[in-house]
Amino acid sequence: MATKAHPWSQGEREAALRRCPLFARWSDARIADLAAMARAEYYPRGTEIFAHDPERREAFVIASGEVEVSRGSAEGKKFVLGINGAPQILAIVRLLADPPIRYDYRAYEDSVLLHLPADGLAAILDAEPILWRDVALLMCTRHGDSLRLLGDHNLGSLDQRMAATLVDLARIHGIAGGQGIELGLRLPQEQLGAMLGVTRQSVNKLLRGFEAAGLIAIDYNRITIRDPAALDAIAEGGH
Amino acid sequence: MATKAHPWSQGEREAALRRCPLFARWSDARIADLAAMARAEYYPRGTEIFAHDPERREAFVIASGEVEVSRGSAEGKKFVLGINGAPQILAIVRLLADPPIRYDYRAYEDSVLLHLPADGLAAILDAEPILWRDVALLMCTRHGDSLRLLGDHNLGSLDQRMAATLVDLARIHGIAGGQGIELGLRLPQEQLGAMLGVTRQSVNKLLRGFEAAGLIAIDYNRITIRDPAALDAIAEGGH
DNA sequence: TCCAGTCTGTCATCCTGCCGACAATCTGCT
DNA sequence: AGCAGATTGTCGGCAGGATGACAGACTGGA
Repeated sequence: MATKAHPWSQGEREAALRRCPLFARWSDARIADLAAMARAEYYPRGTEIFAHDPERREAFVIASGEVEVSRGSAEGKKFVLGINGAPQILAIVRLLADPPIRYDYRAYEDSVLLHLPADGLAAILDAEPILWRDVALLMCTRHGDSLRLLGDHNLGSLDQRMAATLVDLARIHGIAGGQGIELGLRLPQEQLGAMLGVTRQSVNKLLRGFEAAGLIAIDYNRITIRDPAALDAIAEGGH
Repeated sequence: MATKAHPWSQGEREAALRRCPLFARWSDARIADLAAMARAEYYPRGTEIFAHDPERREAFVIASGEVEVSRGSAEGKKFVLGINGAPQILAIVRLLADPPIRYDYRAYEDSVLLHLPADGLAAILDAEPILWRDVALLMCTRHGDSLRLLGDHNLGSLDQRMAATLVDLARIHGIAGGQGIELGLRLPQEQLGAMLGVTRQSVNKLLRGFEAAGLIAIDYNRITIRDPAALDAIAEGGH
């Protein structure tokens, strides 16, 4: 029982929801309705948020922290779809997709989430249907991302995929610093491997190569992007 | 200039649109509006419908035929996302996703398509916003499909992916027959390879194995599924 | 019926990334 | 400071799939 309710007032919940782009055009009244039914919960690093469980009819907004979306296999392998931070909303597709999806959600860092019950969310959307438009747009963008990823994995070499993944991570989690773009995440090579679909050994060798070429700097767990343009070039073009 | 306008009346265009599930709950008036702005076009087998071209602001409904969605790489490799038949609507994500997607559409068999201009479609949806809800649902289902595929490609062995792909194809293109489920498609091993991300040689060996095990029957281009349950078992569980 | 184009079957070789293993290093906590 | 746990560095052997090549079989249209 590691997870526990987080004591947030209605106002704090409203503020957290306000930050989420999906609700950017919602009226204050709608936000208040949603905040009233939202449940804030704290998850320490490593805790499972929810696994493939069609009964759990909830989406959630990340108020703070980082959430890993992944899928496991019977053989014990794991594929990591991505690591998402505030103020993303996740698990919508779980609610709406016809054959329910089989991904698991886990707190990658200590996180506070706002759980949104599916029926309540749907009621608000149905009451002001133009808001469905933004849901459709969000899903299209997410879908586009996964299609790009799918293509990259089938067409590109490991070099290219790794470069692309680093660029992606920099875009989402990057913090500009004097030495380059610092990834604001601990990122074990095993984790990177799970995102690329390869073992940590392969990641290690490749990462060393990138470091030797001056593209990145490695400090134990942490990576700093030194030459984003060169990484982009690798991700796109040749080897 | 292989493609040419297809001479269809307003009524014929309406009938074709009616078959598409996305429009199932549209009023006759809305369908008529959409049909009025739709352009029917004929594409012989092999013709490109459109490549990655952000200027082309159109979605399309497949009235008849088969359309291949694929992405090419600089090195000349090709990844085939899927082969879709009537009455699917395609290329919506092209219109709505923020960084436009890079997939190409090609007529896999002789096809008649109804092209729908993006702005006209958006105007109808905005006029009756609850219709956006169905767009959101469709995108979620498609997104769920691509997430499943992405996981399968990263976690499963080639055996499993091939079995899963055959089952998928059977679900979409299958015709029940005395001998099993016949795939109503010519399906060169090269094509199957492009869907799995492997070479035709690898497909050949594996396909022979499946045939020897009595799971499928091969007749040149055509495949018949003899034992769907066993294929499912391979796709899910172990080898 | 014939032919050009497409598709299949099969090989030997190469190469990339996997697997198992083990030592060294780093971190957070006590 | 010291320890347990997590992470990295690195190796040799192995396997699955890529590559290039070539002959044979099938198909649809002239």
